[in-house]
Amino acid sequence: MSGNTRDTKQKRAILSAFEEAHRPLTPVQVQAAVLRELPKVSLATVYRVIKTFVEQGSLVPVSFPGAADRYESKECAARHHHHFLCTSCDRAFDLPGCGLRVSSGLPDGFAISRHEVVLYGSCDSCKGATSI
Amino acid sequence: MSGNTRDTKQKRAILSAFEEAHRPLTPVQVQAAVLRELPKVSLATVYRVIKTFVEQGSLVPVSFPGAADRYESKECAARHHHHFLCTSCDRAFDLPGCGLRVSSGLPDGFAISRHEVVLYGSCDSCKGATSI
DNA sequence: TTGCTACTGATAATGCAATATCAATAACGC
DNA sequence: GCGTTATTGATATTGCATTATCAGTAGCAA
Repeated sequence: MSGNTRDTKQKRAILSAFEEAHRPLTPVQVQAAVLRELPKVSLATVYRVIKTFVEQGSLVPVSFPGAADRYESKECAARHHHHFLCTSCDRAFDLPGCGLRVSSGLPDGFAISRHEVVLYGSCDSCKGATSI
Repeated sequence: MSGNTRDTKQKRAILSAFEEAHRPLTPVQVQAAVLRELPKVSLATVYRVIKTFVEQGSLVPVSFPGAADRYESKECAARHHHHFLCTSCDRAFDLPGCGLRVSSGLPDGFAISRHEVVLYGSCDSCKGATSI
């Protein structure tokens, strides 16, 4: 069979970008992070490598309303948590724990299988900055 | 000035589709709902009318992770609430109240301005149906 | 009823994220 | 080191939601 994969510096750099970030990244943000050490990484490569890692389970997709898909490492995704999205710098952050009390008022016949919580606001670095 | 607008059956039908639905609708869902009484409504018209109503404030946009934008009437949007998205029929429902206890564990320097909660599962009509 | 023009329907065009193509490059077993 | 071939970079292409175009239609004021 030809199920071979090779170890490249692009794959290593992309994966370590996620491991260092500890937060969900868009493909464009990954490219920006990797550009420091690999000034020529193509966005196509970033997409390809991310797709491969998602299929392998090393990365997990994370979607936000009205935003491009992001991805985070399986270590981050392993425990149930939610996200904070900074409306100023457009970075997403992991928040520990859940904080959702599910949920009075669910109509009869409705069954919940999962849930997403997104908090919006300004992050540490952006506090005080004008968000418009 | 030429700020005139005209009262058309398309606008009336589209607006009443939202008022009857009491839940967020995609443009395609609106078209499907209106097709009963106006078999020729164009999707372009649906988009145009929705855009106009959003600018007027009669409709409010609602985004879900990884899904096309939806809209709901300002009456629905007036009070803080969240949504349930049926993974079987892809319909969104309004849920009364909030149920979010904000939020132990927010890192220092982070300030919350708003939040979104989305519950996923199967709705009344779809319960028992295979969701795959 | 008539005339003006906002509105509509059909469809082409746009914007964007994501994927496919392909020649050139670089991993890695030998 | 060599050869095979997975991988890459650059770019074209797709897919989808949304918007623009434009000739024909229909509100609505006179």
